[in-house]
Amino acid sequence: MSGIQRAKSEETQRRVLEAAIRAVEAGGMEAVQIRRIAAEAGYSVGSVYKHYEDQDALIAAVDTVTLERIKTDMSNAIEGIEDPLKQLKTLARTYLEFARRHRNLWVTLFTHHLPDGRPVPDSHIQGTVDLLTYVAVPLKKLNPDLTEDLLAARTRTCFSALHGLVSISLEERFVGLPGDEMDREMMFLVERLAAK
Amino acid sequence: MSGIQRAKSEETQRRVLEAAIRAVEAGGMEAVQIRRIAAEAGYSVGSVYKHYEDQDALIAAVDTVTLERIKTDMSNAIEGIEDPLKQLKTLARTYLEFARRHRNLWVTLFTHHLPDGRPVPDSHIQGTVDLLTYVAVPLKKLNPDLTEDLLAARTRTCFSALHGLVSISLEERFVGLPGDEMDREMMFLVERLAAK
DNA sequence: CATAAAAATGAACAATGTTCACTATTTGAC
DNA sequence: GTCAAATAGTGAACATTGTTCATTTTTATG
Repeated sequence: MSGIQRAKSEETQRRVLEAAIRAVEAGGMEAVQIRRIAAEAGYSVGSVYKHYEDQDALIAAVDTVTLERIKTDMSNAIEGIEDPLKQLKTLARTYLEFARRHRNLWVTLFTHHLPDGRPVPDSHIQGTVDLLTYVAVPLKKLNPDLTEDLLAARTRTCFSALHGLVSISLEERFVGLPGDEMDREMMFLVERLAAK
Repeated sequence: MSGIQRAKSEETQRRVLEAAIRAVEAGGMEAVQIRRIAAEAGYSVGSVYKHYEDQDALIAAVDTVTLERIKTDMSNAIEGIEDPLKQLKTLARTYLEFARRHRNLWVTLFTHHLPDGRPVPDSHIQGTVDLLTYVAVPLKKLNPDLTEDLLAARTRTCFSALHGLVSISLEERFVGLPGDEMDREMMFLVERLAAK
């Protein structure tokens, strides 16, 4: 079937999204300005709207990619590690590392909110479920007798706590901790929460 | 000295800030639109700029009030409680309660970021220090032999973990937990982190 | 009362998201 | 191969919003 049109459409969508990602990386979500993005991608303003309903939808697409990248990093990080506690610690370090290296992407992921009444994209729901699963697996090994519901809750708690540590460590309002103390506290958290 | 001028100036500043707070409560920080605020407060656009450098400064002023309110709630909550563990649990519940009751204020506090290069207001630094102190005091009682530095780090960790639980519980992307499970997990977190 | 200082106003400007009538290109049927 | 329909792409025009500033109104002071 239709070859050229489909290819063109996909390339446009891809290049617009890539431009948006670069914009967020460079200047946060405020830098995702339609004219800028269009010019950067090599198209006109209207073409952006052909592929993304509006600015929020475009940023949401960036967030989807961000979630994928976090998942990739986590997956790679625990590859070859057997000990479940080491897995959890590695996941924690990887999560912090990502937030530090890609601060603007990470902040945008958690501070961009769709207008009221707009549904959260499926890709985001799925992305967070996958994230939690990375934590659930080693946690299950450490606590084999947790019920399914309790494991789900505990998984969320562990991830949330880690997320909070990372969040606050990036907040300028809170006086920063030295890097090595940060690692020590993260490991403290994981050990306390993962223990039987 | 100048009576009427000073009084007028202060009242204007107060009414503008109150209008901004109401706007955030009703519609989040996107609702802080200068024309709206000015009209709501009963002044012209220019008068808003007489008292607040720009939109970001006005929102930052709202955040200062939010921090004060959180501190007030926390202070009231632990009044009369002796047991340090109970104090920590009460603080946790109070923090979650505030975030739920004043969701838009709370979200704005943690998602509004000043443009690069703008210094964080002193009131915010002080506010977060005070918040942490509420946690530090009972934590010190439970772990009397922690060094000052370690206590500071652990305090941050406890607060951050709690903050993460609250954050994620408000994120639509993450499937929600029933209210009672939420409380159980929060208590679990506090017990694990506060224990010797 | 007269002059200076401060408070308040709102028109004007700039930046930005969004729409839509229009052009160019591609597709598919004959 | 031609042509009509469908799709991709364009950019001017509009609406909204943050911000500035010359001007007016009110207050303080000698």
